[in-house]
Amino acid sequence: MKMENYGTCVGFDLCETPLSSVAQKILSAMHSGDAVDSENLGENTKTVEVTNKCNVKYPVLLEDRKDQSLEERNPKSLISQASRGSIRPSSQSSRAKLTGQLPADQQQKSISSWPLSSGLILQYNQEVSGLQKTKNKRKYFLEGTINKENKEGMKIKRKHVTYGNSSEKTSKHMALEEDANKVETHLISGSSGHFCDIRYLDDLAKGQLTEALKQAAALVLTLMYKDGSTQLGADQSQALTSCVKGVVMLLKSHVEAGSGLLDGLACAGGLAGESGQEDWCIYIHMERTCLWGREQEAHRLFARNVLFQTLTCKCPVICFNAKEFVKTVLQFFGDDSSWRHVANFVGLDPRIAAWLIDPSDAVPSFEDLVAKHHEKSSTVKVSSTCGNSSRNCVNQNVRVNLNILYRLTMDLCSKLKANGLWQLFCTLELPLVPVLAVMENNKIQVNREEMERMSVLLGARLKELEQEAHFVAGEQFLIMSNNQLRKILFGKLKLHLLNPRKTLPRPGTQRHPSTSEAVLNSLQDLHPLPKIILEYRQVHKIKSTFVDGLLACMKKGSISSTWNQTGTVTGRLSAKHPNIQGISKQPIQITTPQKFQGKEDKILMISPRDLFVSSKGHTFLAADFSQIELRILAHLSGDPELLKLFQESERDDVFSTLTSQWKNIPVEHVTPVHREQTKKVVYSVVYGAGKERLATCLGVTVQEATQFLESFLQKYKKIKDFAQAAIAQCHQKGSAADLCKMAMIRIFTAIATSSTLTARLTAQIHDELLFEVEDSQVPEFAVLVRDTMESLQHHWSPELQLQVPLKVSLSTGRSWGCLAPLQ
DNA sequence: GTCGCGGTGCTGGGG
DNA sequence: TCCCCAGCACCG
Repeated sequence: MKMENYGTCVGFDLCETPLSSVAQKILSAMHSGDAVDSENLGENTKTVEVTNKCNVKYPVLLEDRKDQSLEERNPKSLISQASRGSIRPSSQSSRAKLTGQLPADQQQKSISSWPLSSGLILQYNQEVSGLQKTKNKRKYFLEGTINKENKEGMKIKRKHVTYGNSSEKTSKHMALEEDANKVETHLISGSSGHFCDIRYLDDLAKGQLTEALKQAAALVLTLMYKDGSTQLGADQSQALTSCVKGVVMLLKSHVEAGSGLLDGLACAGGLAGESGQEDWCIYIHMERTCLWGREQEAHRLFARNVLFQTLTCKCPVICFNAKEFVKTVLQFFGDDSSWRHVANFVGLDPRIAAWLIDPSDAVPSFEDLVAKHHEKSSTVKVSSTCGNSSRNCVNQNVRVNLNILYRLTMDLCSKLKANGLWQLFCTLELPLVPVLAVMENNKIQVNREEMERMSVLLGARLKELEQEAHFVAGEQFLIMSNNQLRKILFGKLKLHLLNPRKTLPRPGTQRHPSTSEAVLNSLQDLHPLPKIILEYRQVHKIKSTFVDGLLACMKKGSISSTWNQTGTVTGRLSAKHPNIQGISKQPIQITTPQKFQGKEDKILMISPRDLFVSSKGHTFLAADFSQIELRILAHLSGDPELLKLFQESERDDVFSTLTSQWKNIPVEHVTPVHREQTKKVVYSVVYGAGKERLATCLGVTVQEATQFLESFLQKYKKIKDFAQAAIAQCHQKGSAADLCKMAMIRIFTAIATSSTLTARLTAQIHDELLFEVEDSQVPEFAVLVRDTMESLQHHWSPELQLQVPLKVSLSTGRSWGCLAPLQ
C-alpha cells in the first residue's frame, strides 16, 4: 500500500506533512500552467485542427478523446476531484472505503480509470492497439536522422568502448569523437535561433543565459549520448553514464495567459519550431577529455555554473529518468563532497509519475509514455517535417522531443493530482531520486581474494557432488536440468511410488512431480540422490550468484547496485547487478572438498555477506525496522494478544515469544524450526499468501498448512477479522517499504546538511538501511539514524499515538556479514 | 548440423 | 493471485 492510500485508510492526511519548498514551487508552477490551459480552451481546439492539417497520424484519438480531455483540462474539475479525495464513483472504490483496505494497485487502477467511462476505456484500448501498428514508423521519426544513419555502427562501437581493452578503446574513441563532433558542429550551426552550445558563447551571451535560467518558467532536459542519441530515443540500452556526452536543455520562458506561448504548450510537434521561438535550447558539453586547456577549463567552470543553477533553480526541472541526470552531474562535478549539491534536487520525472499512476507498467521508454499518457498524441510524428537526408533535424528533433516531454509531464502531473497521488510524488518519490543517484555512486568494497578462493573451492565441491550424483543414479545426466532429474527420480527410480505421502506437487502440466526442495526433502530417506541434489543446488546457488555473480559485477575492487525506483507494483525499491537485497543472510555449511581437506576443516561455513567489507577507518552500520510488518498488523488489526506482545517489554525475540504464545509452550522450548514456522505463517497472513503457497514454503501438505493458519487465526481473532476485511490482499509490505524510503530521504538530507557527518548510504534491503560510517562518528550517527527512523511512526497515527511503537535495531561491523547489535 | 538470441518456466535466495 | 532478482535449461 502506498503511503498516500494509507492516509485515507487510517484517516491520516499526508497533507499535514510539511511540503518541501520545492514541492510547493512545483505545485504553484503547475497551477499557473493549468490556468493558462483552461483559459484558452477554444484556442486549443483550433490548434488541434491545424495540427490535423499537417498530417496527423491519429485523428481518431484526438476526436474521440476531446470531451474527456476537456474535462480533464478544466482546472475547476481538477480541483474538485482533488478535494473530493477518497469519494470515488466506481463500485470497487466505494467498497474500498468501507473496508478501508484494498491493495494499492487495485485502488490505483480503479482511480486511474475513473475519468473514463467503460465505453471510453474500450475505445481507448482499441485506439492504443491501432497505435501499435504504426509503431515502427514512429520509431523512425522519433529517433532522428543522425540516429538512424549511425545507429548500427554506433551500437557496435559503443560496445567496444565499454568492454574493449585499452588499446582498442583508444582507436574506437577517436571514431566516436568524429561522429559526435558531427553532431556537435551541427548543434552549433543549427538553423533555429537560440540553439547553442554553451562552449561557444561570449561573455555577454553567457550573462544572458544566466539571466534566462533565472527567469525560466521551466527547464526541460535530456542527456545526450556519444552517438548523438538522447534519453528520449527509442534505444534504451544506452543508459550508461559513461557514454554521456552532454546535456541538452530547453529553457521554457514565462507561461503567461494569452501569450503566443500557449501554442507551444498546446500545439503539436510540427509547429513547435515556430511556437518555441522565445525558448533557449542549450547544449552543455560534459565529456571529460585528457587535454584541459585554459579554454576548456573556462568552459568546465561555466558548465558547472549552469548545472548548479539547474539543480537549485526555483522553477520545475523536467527530466526523463532524472536519476541518470543526477549521476552524470555528480560525475562531472567530480569532487567527493559534490553530492551535497544534488541532495535537494527535485526533478519532475514522467517515468515515476507514470509508474505511480500504473505501477504494473514495466520500465517504459519515452515513446511508450507518449503513446500511453500524452493527451495530444499527434505530437509523436515530430520529425515528419525533416527530410531523410538532413542533419538539420537533429537539434530540431531534440528540441521538439523536449517540448513533447514538457507537455507529457504536464499531462502526467494533472493525472497525478486527479488521482490523489501528487503529494506522494512530490514528497516521497521525487526527493528519493538524488538519494538513489548518490547511492549508486557509493561503492561497497568486496574481498576479492577471498571470493576467488571461495570460487575455486566451491567449484571443486560441485565437481565431487556431480560425480556422486552420477554414481548413485547409475548414469550421466545434466544435474541442473530439472527435466533430466525428473526422468531419473520418477521415471527410472520411481521414487514417488515409494513415497508414503501420495500427493507431490506437480508444476504446470507435468506428468511427474516437481523437483523442488520440498519434494526432494520428502524423498531423502528413499534414495541418496535427492540429498546430493539438494547440496549441489545450495552450493551452486552460492557459487553462481553470490561469488561468481558478484565477481562479474565488480569494478575496481568494489560493487554498486543499480536501484530501480519504478520496477515493482508494491512501491518497493528493487536492486540489480548485483541484487544486494537478495544476498543470503544465513551462512551455509558445506563439506570441504577432498583436495582441500588438509588445509581446511571438514565442515566449512560460508556466509556470503561476509564478503562485503567496509573501507579503512570505516564501519558498516545497519538500521532495521524490527518486525515492522507484524507491528503494523498489530496496530491495524487491534488484536489484543498481538498488541500485548509489543507493548510488554521485549526481552526475547518477538517470533519466539509469538511462537510460545501461539503454541502455549515456554519460550525456552521454542526451537528454531518452530520459530521459522511462525515467521512463515505470519508472513503468509501479512502478504496474503494462500494455503498452497504456505505449504510450499513450509514444506508441508496443504492440509497441514491450513491447520497452521487456522490455529493461528483462532488464537489471534482480530487478525482474522482484519485479514478478511482486507481480503487477504493488503500489501502491507509496500507501506513498510515506503516508510523506509522516507527514512532514506530524511537521513540523507540530514547528512547532506550536516557540517560534520560523512556517513554514506550504501544499500537498502527493504526494511533495513546500510551505511558506511567513519569509526569516530558511529555513536553520533547511530543516534541520528535511530531518532529519524523512530520519528517516522508519527506517519502512522493521526494522534501521534501508534498503538505499537516502532523499534529500530542497530548493528555495526567491519564486514556486512558479522554485524553485531549496537547497545 | 551448429550457433546465437530472446522468451519462458523452474528453482531458490531476499523481504 | 505475495513480490522481487538471478541463474539455468529448454525451446523456437
